[in-house]
Amino acid sequence: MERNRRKKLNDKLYALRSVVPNITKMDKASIIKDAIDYIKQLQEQEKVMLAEISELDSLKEEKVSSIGDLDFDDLHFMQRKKKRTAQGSSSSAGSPSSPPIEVLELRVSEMGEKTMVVSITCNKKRDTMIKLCEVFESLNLKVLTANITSVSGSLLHTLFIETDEMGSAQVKEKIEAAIADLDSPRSPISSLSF
Amino acid sequence: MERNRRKKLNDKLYALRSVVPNITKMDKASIIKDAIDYIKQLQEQEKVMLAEISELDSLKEEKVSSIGDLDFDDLHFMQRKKKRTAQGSSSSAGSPSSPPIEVLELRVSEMGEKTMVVSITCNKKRDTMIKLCEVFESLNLKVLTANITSVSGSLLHTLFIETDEMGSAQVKEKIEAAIADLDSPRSPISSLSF
DNA sequence: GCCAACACGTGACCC
DNA sequence: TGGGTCACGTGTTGG
Repeated sequence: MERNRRKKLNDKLYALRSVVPNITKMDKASIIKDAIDYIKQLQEQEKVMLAEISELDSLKEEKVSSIGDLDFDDLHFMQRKKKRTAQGSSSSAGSPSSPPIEVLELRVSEMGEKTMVVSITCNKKRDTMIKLCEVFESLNLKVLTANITSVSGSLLHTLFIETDEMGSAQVKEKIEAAIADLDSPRSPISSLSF
Repeated sequence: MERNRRKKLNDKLYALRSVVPNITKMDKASIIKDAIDYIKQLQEQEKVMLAEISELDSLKEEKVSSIGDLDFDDLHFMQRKKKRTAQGSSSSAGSPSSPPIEVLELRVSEMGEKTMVVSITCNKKRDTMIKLCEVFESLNLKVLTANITSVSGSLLHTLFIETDEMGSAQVKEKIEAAIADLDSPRSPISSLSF
């Protein structure tokens, strides 16, 4: 009986050896050692591949969203790929790697004939400042003066702009649209229009 | 002596058990069995992941070759495809179609323990504001408050930043470098980024 | 008392 | 001859 048990155990061991490549020695102990090393190797490889996959996957996401509607994200891809120029702020709008901006409050009020005051409060995440600047620049409103204050996670923007023949409501709409566009860049065109 | 051999073998076996999750029984034979199953599982997973990676990779390749490798036709194709390309002042930093920013004056002075005042004056061209914002954000200095005033072609930036363990000279250098980097995009890809 | 799993000592075999 | 490995039979423990 003991003979049978040993046989089974040996069979298992041979089976183990059969699934492990790079067998150095038929040595019983070496078989197990090789198996251990192999497992560790596989586990590390798994980690690496997993990381790579998720990376490529996120890249793919960008693509997919752009492919149907065309390639805006290719820009990011290119920029990111070239990179090696320091981690620079991932540049412009819509980049999925930078968090969406969260607008807490948006007020637009007329001040005089052609000037109005825009007041935006939002949570300060990475690149928020850039995005807001892009928004203003993309709308190419004439910015007379702007004030940015970041306090404890919030970013307060106050700017005096000059517009011709536009109501405050209209401006507000535009700004809202531009910001929304930034977060979900469904339309590559407007996103490209900076 | 034989005792020692057996001990070593057992140690190997326990080591094997330690690298294998999902151990059902401490049973010697079961350890090997579980190890075998685990290895097979890992191997299959490896195949799957490898396939997935190569798939994603090929997708990436497409993009890279079509863009990173200077494929003008593709660029044109893209532009034409999306037609109505919008007059857009092109995207963010380093874009050749937006004029370089011209810094007229740059002053950095320490205000207190960790805060300093950065004062930048430059000609206001298109996208200047964005670029400046990117510069600050890329240096990720903590911006306490910032004031932007544009008057007759000039753009006055004054910001209070918080730094730790950096002299004003150092900060100034950094800012200058970042701006220079912005103007002379060393990477050819950025030239292609519309 | 049976079965299973284990550790142990021993003889056989091979560089 | 000795260091290394192996298979075998046996004693012991625990379910």
